[in-house]
Amino acid sequence: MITIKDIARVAGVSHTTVSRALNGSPLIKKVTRDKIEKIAAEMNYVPNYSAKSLVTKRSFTIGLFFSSIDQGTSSSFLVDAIKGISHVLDENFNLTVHGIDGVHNFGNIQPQRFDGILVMSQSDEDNAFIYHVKTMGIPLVVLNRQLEDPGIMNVVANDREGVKEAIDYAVSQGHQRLAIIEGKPGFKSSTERKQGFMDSLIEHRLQLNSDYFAAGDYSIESGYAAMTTLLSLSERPTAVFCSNDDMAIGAMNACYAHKISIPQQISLLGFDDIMFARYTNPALTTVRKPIADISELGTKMLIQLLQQPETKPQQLFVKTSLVVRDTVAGC
Amino acid sequence: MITIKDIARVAGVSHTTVSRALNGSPLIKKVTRDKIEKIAAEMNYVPNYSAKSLVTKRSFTIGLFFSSIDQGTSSSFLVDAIKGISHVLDENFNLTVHGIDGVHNFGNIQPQRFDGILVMSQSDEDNAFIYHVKTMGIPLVVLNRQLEDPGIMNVVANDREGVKEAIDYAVSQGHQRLAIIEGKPGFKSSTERKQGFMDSLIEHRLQLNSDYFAAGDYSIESGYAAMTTLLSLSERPTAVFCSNDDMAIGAMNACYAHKISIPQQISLLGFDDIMFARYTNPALTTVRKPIADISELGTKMLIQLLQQPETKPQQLFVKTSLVVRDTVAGC
DNA sequence: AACAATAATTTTAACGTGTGCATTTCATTA
DNA sequence: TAATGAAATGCACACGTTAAAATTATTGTT
Repeated sequence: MITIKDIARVAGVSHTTVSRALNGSPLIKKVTRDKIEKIAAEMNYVPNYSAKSLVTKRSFTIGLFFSSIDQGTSSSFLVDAIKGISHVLDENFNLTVHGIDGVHNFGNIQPQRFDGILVMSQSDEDNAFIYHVKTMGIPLVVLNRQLEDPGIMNVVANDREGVKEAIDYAVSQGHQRLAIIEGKPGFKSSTERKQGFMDSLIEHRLQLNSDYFAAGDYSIESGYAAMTTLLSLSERPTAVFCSNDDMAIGAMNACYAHKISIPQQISLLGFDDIMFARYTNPALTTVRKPIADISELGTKMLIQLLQQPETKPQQLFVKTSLVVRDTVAGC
Repeated sequence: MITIKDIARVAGVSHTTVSRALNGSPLIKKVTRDKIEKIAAEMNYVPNYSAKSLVTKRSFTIGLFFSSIDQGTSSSFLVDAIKGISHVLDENFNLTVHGIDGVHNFGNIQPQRFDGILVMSQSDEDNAFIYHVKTMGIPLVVLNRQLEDPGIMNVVANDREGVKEAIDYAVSQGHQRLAIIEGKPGFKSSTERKQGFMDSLIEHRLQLNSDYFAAGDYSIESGYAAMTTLLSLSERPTAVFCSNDDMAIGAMNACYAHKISIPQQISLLGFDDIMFARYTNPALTTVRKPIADISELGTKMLIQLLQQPETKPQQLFVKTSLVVRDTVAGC
C-alpha cells in the first residue's frame, strides 16, 4: 500500500507537505500541491482511514439504526432510507446499518466509533437507545417518528396535514360517513393521523361518530379485523381511512371476504404509499410519506450538525402528498 | 476516552500486558488477566478500533454491495439480506451498505478498507465491480446471482429445482397447457427458471408450445404485457408461471383488466415470495427464495474465508420451497 | 543452594496520519 | 546589500494499539 511517505520520497518533500497538499491546506504553494496531487494520482494513493481516524478522532462513519430489523413491515423503508442518505453522503463516509434490537451492548455506541447517528425510528421503544446516543454526545438525527423532546433534531412527515388533505379529498367526493382505523395506541403518528382525520371532519362540520373510530395496531391483520367490525355496523361508513397502507391491505382483504366491492360499496384510503399500494386491486389511494426525502433532509441536518455542533436542534416537517388512485369513488 | 494505558496505570502493569490480557493471549497469568478484565469493565473501557486497525491491518468492516440501490424492485431483498447477515456477524464487525451504482471510484474499494465483501447481485452489470474486488484480493462472496466463474464463492437459490417443483405441483393439479413468462434475457436466473419449467414439462411428457413462452424482463409492466399476449391466444394456457412475483402481479392485473378470474379461469405461479405475495388477491402461489438464508450462509462462508484464506471457492445452493396459496386451481 | 528452564512481564518499535513549532526560502523594503 | 517579514516547508511527536525482542520472576532439578 502506498503511503504519504512514499509520495513524499518521490516528490522530494516531507510527508508533512504531502499531507497538507492532499488535504487542501493553504500553507502549500500551488506548484507543490499540483505536483504532489499528480504523483498521488499516478501512484493510486488511497488514504488510510484508520490512521486518519486515530489522529483526527473522527471515524468517518455514520450509523443508521433501525427500530427493528427483525420485524417484517419496514421493508421498503430501508431501501428508501439508504437511497436518500447515500444520495447526499460524501463517498468517503461509511454508512453502517444496524437494527436497534441487534445492539446488545450500548457501550459499543461511542463517539469514537460514529461521527453521527441517524435513527429511523418506528416505535417509542427506541427511546432508550436514542437517549443513550444523546448522552454520549454523538450528533444525532431521529427520522420518521415525531419526538416530544425539542432537544433532539427530528425530521418527520407532516402526517396530520397529509391526512387532513386526504380526508378533504374524500369529502369533496361526496363522502359524509367517514371512519378511521387507528394506528398503534400510544404512538405519536397514530394520534397525529387521527388528528388530521378529525381536523377535516370538524372543518366540514361532519359528525364524529364513535363507532367510526376503529382500533388498529398498524398490522395487516389488525386492518382486517377492524374492517370486519366496521362492516358489521348497521349504518356502514362510506369511506374508511386506514392509518397505514398495511392495514389498508388488511381492510381490503376483509372487504373481499365479505364480498364488498371497492370502491363501489366502500371507499378506502391508506397512508405511506408503500411500493405495493399501486399494485393492489384496485390500486390504493393513499398519502405518500416521502421516506427518501426525509432521510435526505435528515442526513443534511446531520452533516450540518457535524460541521457546526452548535446548530440548534429543530423539528422539521416534510410535506406528504396525496396519491389518488382507484379506491375512492364518488358518493 | 479510556485507553489500555489508563488501565495499565491502575492495574500497575504495562499496557502490553493489558492488551494481551484483553485479547485472550495465553501468555498472561490467570490472576493478572482477571484483575485487568475487572478493571477494564469498571472503567467502561472500549477498544479504539482505529488504532487496532492501523496495526493489525484489519478494518473490522464488511461491505454489503447491492446491484442498484436506486432501482425499485429490490426492497424486501435488502431487509432480508441485512437480517440474515447481522444474524451471524460478530457484533464488533461493522456492516456497511452501498449501491454498486453509487461507487464512482473503484479505487476506494481496497483490502485496507474492507475485510470482506458481500455482493447481493441482481444483474451481470455487477461483474466489473465483482472482478475489481477479486483482483484486489479482498475476500468475496457473491449472493443471489449464479456466476459462471468457479473461482468466486457463490451462494444462490436452487432456482431450477424450485421451479420444477412448482410446475410439478401445477401438473399434479391437472394442468396440461402451461405457459411461462420469462425473466430478463441474458440473466442466468432467467434461463435457470426456464430450465426448471421445461424439466417438469419434459418429465411429464407435455408438449412445449412456443406460443407459451412469453418474453418478460422481471418488471411488473412486462408481466402485464406478457399476460395480455397470452390471453389473446386462441388456445389459452390454463396455468402461467411467472419468473418472478413482480411479473405475477403485473399478470394478475392484466387478468383483472380482461375480466379473467384467477384461479377459476387461469392459474398463476410466481417466484421469490416477496412480502406482498400473500396479500395479493387472491394470495399468490409462489416459490420462496430464502434471501435471509442465502445471506446467512454467504456470511458464514465469508467469515470462513477470512479465517482460512485458502478455502476453495464453491457454488452453494440453498433450497427453495413451494408456497401454496390460492392462485392455482384444479383443472 | 546453584543453576537451568520456563513463565510472566516490560521495553521498544511500528502502523500512517495530522499538527505545533522550528526552520528555511523568498520577496520586499530600507 | 542587509534587514525584515511573510510564505513555504520540515522536524518531531502524538494518536492507541499490537508484536518482536529483551528482561525479570518463578519453578523445578540436582
